Amino acid sequence: MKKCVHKHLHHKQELPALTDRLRRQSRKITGPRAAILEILRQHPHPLTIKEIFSEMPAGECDLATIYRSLHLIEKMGMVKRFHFHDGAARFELVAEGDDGHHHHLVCTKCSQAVELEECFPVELERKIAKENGFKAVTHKLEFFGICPACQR
Amino acid sequence: MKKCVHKHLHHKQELPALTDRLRRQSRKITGPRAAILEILRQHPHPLTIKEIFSEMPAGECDLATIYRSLHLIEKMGMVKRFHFHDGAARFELVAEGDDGHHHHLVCTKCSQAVELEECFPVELERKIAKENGFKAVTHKLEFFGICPACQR
DNA sequence: CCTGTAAATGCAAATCATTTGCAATTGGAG
DNA sequence: CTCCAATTGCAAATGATTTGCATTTACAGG
Repeated sequence: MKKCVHKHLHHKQELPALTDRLRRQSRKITGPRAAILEILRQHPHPLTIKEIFSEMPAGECDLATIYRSLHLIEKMGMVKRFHFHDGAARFELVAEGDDGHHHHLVCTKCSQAVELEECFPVELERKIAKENGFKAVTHKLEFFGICPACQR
Repeated sequence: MKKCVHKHLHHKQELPALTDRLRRQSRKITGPRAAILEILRQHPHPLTIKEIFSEMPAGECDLATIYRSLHLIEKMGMVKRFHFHDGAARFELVAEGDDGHHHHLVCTKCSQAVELEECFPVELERKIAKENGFKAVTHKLEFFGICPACQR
């Protein structure tokens, strides 16, 4: 069983630490970007673009800007993208140095997500890759069910 | 490890067996539906709507009809819907009585998919559900990598 | 075989998530 | 303080999927 280290996520990263990562790549620290990072910091859960947009103080900043910013910081490895049951991508901050690999238990009623420790057995993944001659194999794994609250 | 029974899929179901399932639900056997089922039968792999559309003899039948038909037969449990890396849903026939639960190893270059026997350990899934108070828990699991052909 | 009717279809327009072109703006190195 | 690449807003373009509606059709029952 893979040892997961995603608990890092719960030690909220400081905003300066996040902006530094941008600066190091000679990226500008703009109003929208600072706001996006702050919102992600405040919500240690996967957020949709729409959710980020509506958290935005005064609704400032275009949706397109959020899409572009998330692409950028995703490519930089600062956030990870997840896909749950509905069609919207969700993003979660990733600690520097972490690969952000982990999974969720998602409620199909309210979309609330619990972060999980468990992961697919590595040896088994290696075996699958080998048997089929595939290289650079990873996996996406999400659990779906009804959360306690939605069971009424 | 869960014992998977999806090998059934490879014993192609006969077309009459498929149309009977429709008839039993008082659904009409129309030209487009017969064509769709036949195409799915001929391709024991997850197909996108577009792929089904282009396999369609003479390009007959509207895209909307394919979407509607697949919704219908999905609700009837005749096909299962999968999501790989690109944004398009893919559908695969499911044998009657089977729940179609299985996973794939997908090439991120060419989207070729290999059906897998392996599944996430049931006991572990039960433990995850229990520890978080979730009911009716299932999972989606797909592996991604570079297939032998795409490694050059 | 004929018919009534619910089920299905085609077509076009609507939605939803996301992307992109472009001209105007701006952060921050020097 | 200046300059220029990086960013942004806005609007229009995509791509997948859905839906409204008027028209057609499969097939149960006579």
